[in-house]
Amino acid sequence: MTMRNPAIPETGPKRKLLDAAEQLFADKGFDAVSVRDITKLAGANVAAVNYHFGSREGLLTLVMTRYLTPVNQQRLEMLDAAEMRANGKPVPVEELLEAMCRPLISQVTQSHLSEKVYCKLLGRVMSAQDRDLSLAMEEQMRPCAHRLHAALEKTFPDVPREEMVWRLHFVHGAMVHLLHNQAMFRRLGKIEEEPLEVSFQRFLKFAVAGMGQHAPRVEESKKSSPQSSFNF
Amino acid sequence: MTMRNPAIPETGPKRKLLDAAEQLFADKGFDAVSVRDITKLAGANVAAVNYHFGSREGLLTLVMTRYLTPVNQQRLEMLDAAEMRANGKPVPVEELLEAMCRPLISQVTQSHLSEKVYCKLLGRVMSAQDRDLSLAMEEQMRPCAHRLHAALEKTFPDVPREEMVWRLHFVHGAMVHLLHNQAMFRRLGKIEEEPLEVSFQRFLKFAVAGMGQHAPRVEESKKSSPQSSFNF
DNA sequence: GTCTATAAAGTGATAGAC
DNA sequence: GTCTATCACTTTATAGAC
Repeated sequence: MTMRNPAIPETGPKRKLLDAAEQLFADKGFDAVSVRDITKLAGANVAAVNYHFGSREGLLTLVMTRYLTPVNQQRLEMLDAAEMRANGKPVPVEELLEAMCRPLISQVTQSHLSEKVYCKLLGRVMSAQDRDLSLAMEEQMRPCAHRLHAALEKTFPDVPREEMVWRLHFVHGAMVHLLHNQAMFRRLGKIEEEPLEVSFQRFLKFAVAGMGQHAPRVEESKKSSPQSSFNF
Repeated sequence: MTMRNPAIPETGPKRKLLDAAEQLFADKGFDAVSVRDITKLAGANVAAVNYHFGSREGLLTLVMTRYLTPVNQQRLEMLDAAEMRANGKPVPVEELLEAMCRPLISQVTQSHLSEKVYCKLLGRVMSAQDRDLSLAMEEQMRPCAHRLHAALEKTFPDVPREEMVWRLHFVHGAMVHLLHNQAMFRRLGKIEEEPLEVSFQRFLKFAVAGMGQHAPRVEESKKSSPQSSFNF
């Protein structure tokens, strides 16, 4: 499924450095971690990062693209599959949103990072903005974005394009937030931990509702808990 | 409305330093800006920050609380007003969401920052997480969060509490995203600039739909553009 | 490949002149 | 209040020993 990256060995000191870097970047942010922090945690000497990755920037690039590249790849695959299934008809929003967001979490099992570290790291990658690297990131995301925008136009032919793009933007923000602000959120809301997949399902429902701003479909409204009981 | 902060003069070198700091923090992030960057942009000497703010950390604290304190204050005021209007009955979601999110943008006119800088700065403040400062921030937000959660329980008595807290979390993420990821978003979606208030209204509709996951209310569904035309 | 040693520049903070 | 000069420390990167 996800291609092995030949630049990343399964074991050895280079891998230890990468793991240490990912953990620290996830925890403190890309700007707040020095090469020495990384080599110290990895139990290597200060020169190791430059030897294995060329420079701090090289390591940073690798960390940022390591997960993001497969994410965008899987997004395109899922879009392909969804459009195939739709067979010329509009693709349901659920499937579009799933294609956009599922890839962000689906790698967590294959990665060696703990779920928490993985989520925080990917959240940081997704919201990193004003470094040069994020321009490259943006280029990588562009095909996905265009595909999604086009598909949305078919699914919501009566809603102006820019409105749907805005809604997708909000969905993206909610997803990023799901990825990396869980700790504070859980403290403020006194919320128990739950499997990521459960939270993700909550997110998808939220996103579908926000995108469509429509009544729940029939099967949904028959379900046990009526989602809303207020009226104006 | 917003109280003048006596620690922040309307003019003078201290003010110039603060303005420079805010601009740089907004642009590059809190960790990527040095004291020397700030003093250079402000046209002051390197010692100025320590003289006026005690330390880099002191300046950072001031920048982070300068806008956030009034935000939380206004949130509580708006919640008070909404509950007063509701007069014991559940407060409509729209009003709860407005009370939560409007304060984040309402200061932009009073501030001397450009709208763009203001939004980026506040977005950074809201998503700063793993510094000690954010723990203080969290304490400041706690009363607002609890009031909101309680109000939501009344408005959505049939939805489990944790579900509503999650949805609120997603709304928060979308709002933060609206604040500080506009540039990339606009490039990816080829979206024209529009007044912040217009985007905010889009956001509110999105958030209401996501929170309630219900059919639009009668006045809404009569409007010109049927929000959705897909069916399964 | 891995290390030590060190270069060259940048960091926050402060003492003391004006 | 504002400045220069400087301290003590950390930063990334590299040369060269092993």
